[in-house]
Order: sequence, then structure tokens, then C-alpha cells
Amino acid sequence: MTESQYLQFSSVTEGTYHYIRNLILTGHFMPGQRLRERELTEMTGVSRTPIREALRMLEQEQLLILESRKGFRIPIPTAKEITDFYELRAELEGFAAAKATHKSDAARLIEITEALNTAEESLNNEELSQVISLNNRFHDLVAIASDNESLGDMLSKLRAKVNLFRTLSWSGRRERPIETLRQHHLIFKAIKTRNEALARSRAMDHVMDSLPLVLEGLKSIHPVGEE
Amino acid sequence: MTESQYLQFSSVTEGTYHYIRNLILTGHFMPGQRLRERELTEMTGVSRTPIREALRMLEQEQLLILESRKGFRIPIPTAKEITDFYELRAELEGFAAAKATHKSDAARLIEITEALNTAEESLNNEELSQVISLNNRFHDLVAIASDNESLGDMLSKLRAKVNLFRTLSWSGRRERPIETLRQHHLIFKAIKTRNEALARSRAMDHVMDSLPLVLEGLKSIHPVGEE
DNA sequence: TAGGCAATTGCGGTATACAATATCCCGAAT
DNA sequence: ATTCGGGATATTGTATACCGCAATTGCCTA
Repeated sequence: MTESQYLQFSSVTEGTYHYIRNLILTGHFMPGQRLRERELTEMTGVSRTPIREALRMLEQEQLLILESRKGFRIPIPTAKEITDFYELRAELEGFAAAKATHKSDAARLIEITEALNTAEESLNNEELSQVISLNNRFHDLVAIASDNESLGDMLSKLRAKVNLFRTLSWSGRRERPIETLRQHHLIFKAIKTRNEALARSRAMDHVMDSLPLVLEGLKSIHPVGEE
Repeated sequence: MTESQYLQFSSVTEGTYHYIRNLILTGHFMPGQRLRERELTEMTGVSRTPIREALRMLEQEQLLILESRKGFRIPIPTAKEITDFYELRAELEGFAAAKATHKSDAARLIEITEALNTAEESLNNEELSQVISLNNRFHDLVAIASDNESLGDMLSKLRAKVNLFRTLSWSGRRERPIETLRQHHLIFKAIKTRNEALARSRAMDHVMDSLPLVLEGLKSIHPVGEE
């Protein structure tokens, strides 16, 4: 990582936090793997102080766990944890969709429409990474449309962890973008027609739909030992 | 704070985190107030490094905000933020009650019954602080009964922030413990009779009930300047 | 040869020293 | 008298050095 990539952040700690966080979320580390402070200082070129502050932040976010006198490591999720997590996220995504049903104005609806249309185009052009990022953007926009910032923050963190599970278990495997996009359209239609109950249940089902695949992928995980 | 109080934690950083967190949650600091690292080192007797790590953790928990090169301070909540917060918490407490309807076994139900009975006794003996702590325990037990650890964690953090708002706005003012306890009984009855919809709606209403009082109290806040 | 004990080494935990930036106060000029 | 500017000071941000626990390895003994 070059110096220039840090400049967008107001401090070395912030930059280090995002740098390590990104490594975790992209599956660069394996479940159970230790993150040695020494290695991180060598990778980043910064001293241990900002590294440790960043690690503490990530621990609070539950993207890392700290075992006393043993340091930080990537958590190893169990099937139950993942299931609970998805149920929780489903509830909150459902809540966001329900609130968006009442709170979203015309401008916001247009914005979501455009995101969906662009995703459709990208799908036709087979630009898969584009599609995936626009699919994430759909959820973001719904959360924003729900007009509850705490909810938005919470969902973005939950999605980050969910993404971690996916990355860990699927490795390089792709989402089923066509089906996902179709479901997004259905959720949006319910929001647009101000059908709260339908928006909520479709959003919830949408989340729970991907759970079986993730649980299936979980079996293929081989946690690194490093006890 | 004496040395002995740190011993229950595995590191100075952990102890400092809980110490400062407790000060925040008990309303020891005013909204907008700066937490100078120097003062904290003098209060705790520990060096700046664990102080800063603890502050970073609290920032991640949104119990503090960090302005670049200006340090940490207690956030000043707006009425909208508080409202959004309560709505979010209501949704999650409702979810927890709904899940507890299915997941709670006999032992757990007995535990909750005992907590409610003890609270009742304390109320008759006019031990108010006891009642309040047992009221909090009720919510904890329901969250545990919901059998979703992520949900429990999230709710305990939300309740902490809500408590902060209450402390900030009411100062010393007491909860209406009688009415609270009555509502707890009603929620529990719905859980015990496995009436999911009723448990959910009663839990949600219970949370939203206290919002007007908090918003009223918010007007009396005088944020400290310290710009 | 196997098991246990001790010494060494590596790592995390803490404190301190140094650098950079913001804030505050006082004086001067308009 | 008020405002603007510059310097002093306080505070945050970062790096480094030190301390202590714990795990591992090797040696000694049974």
C-alpha cells in the first residue's frame, strides 16, 4: 500500500483501520488466522500505536477477536452464528424497506430506479463486478430512504460481516446476480406502491434466500490452526 | 478508581474502557464536553496509550465522537436522532420478544418470573435502584431467551445509548417504575402464552412509551460549549 | 526414550518521548 | 475600543523503547 492511499484519511490510525478492514472483508485472511502486530507494521510501514488502535476498533466491530495475551485473530463463525446473523439482518432490512415505503420521496425513488436500470445494463454487458456493487448500492439506497441514520449504520455493518462470511465460504464464487436483481425489483415495486407489509416481507425473504448457500459454503472452510 | 477495580479485567485497556464507559453512561460528562486525554490519565493513573485505545473503542460504539486534531467529546443528540434510535430499538425489542415466544424453555420462563417477582418485592420495599436494575434485567433475559447472541449484543448496546439519553436529559429523575413493571408483566404474559404478535407489539409499545418523556427532557439540556 | 523442568525468545501490554497542529492570549494597529 | 495577527502553550497524533507474561525448545533425569 502506497503513501498516497492514506491521504484521504485524517490520520494514520483511520487509514490503517480502513486498510486492515478492507483486507478482512475481501477475505485476504483466513478464519482463525492471527494478525500479528509486527507483520502489520511491516505491511503498512506505520508504527504499532496506530495499528493497535485500528485493531481495537475492528475488535469492537466484531471483525476481529482478541484473546488475552494471544493477540487478535479472524473469528471462526459457527453455523448458528451465521443463521442468527441472517435472521437479524433480515429483520432490519425488512424494517428499512417498511420505513422506506412511507419516507421515500420522488427523488429517492428515481435514484433507486436508476440504480436498478444501470444494474440491468451491466448484467446484459456481463460486467459482473459492476452488478454486484450496484446490488449492494440498492440496499444502501433503501436504508437511506428509510430515513433512520442509526438503522443505516447498523445495516452497513451487518452487511459487511455478512459479506465476510460469504467471502470466507464461497471463496471466489459469484452471487446469482439475475435472481438477486429480480428480487430487488420486486422489493422496489412494493416500496413504490406503498405496500408496507409486502415490502417488508419481500426484503426479509430476500435476505434469508441466500442463507442456505452460505451455510453450504461454510462446510468447505478450513480454519487455519495457529493455536 | 482503585487498583483493585481493574483486576477483574484482563488488561488495563479493558479496565479503562469499562471505567470511562461507565462514567459516560452514568451521565458524569455533559453533552459536547471534551474528554481530554491528560485529565483521563490523571483520573485513572494509567498512561495515554490504553486511554486512547479505550476512547477509540468508545468511538466505534458511538458513545464518543472524534474530531480530527481536536480530540474526543460526548455527542450532542438531536431530537430526530433520539426518535430514530427509539424506533430502531423498539423494532429489535419487538423482534426479541417475538423470538422468545418460540425459543424460551420452562427454565428460562421461571427465571423471568422470578426477576419480575423480585422486582415487585423491591417496589413494595421502595428500593428504587433495585427495581430499576431488575427492570433492565428483564430486557436482558428476554434478549437471552430469544436465543440470538448478535441480537442480544446489539440490544445491550442500544439500551446503553438510550440510558445515556435518559441520564443526560432527566438528570436525577426516576423512571416510572410501577408502570414499567406492569408493562413487563404484560409482555411476559404474551411470551408465556406463546402469542408472538402480541408479545412483539407490547414490547414495541413499551419502548416507544418512554420516548415522549425523553424528548421532553432533551429541551432542558444545556450542552457545554468548549469549541 | 520419554517426560518434565528451566531458560530463552518472541509477542503483546504499557509508558514515555517527540512531532505536528490547533487554540488561546496578548499586544499593536486601525 | 475592537479586531487582526503572531507567538506561546496546550493537546492530539505518532514512534520508540521497555517490561512482563507465556509458549516453545532443549537439556537433564528417570
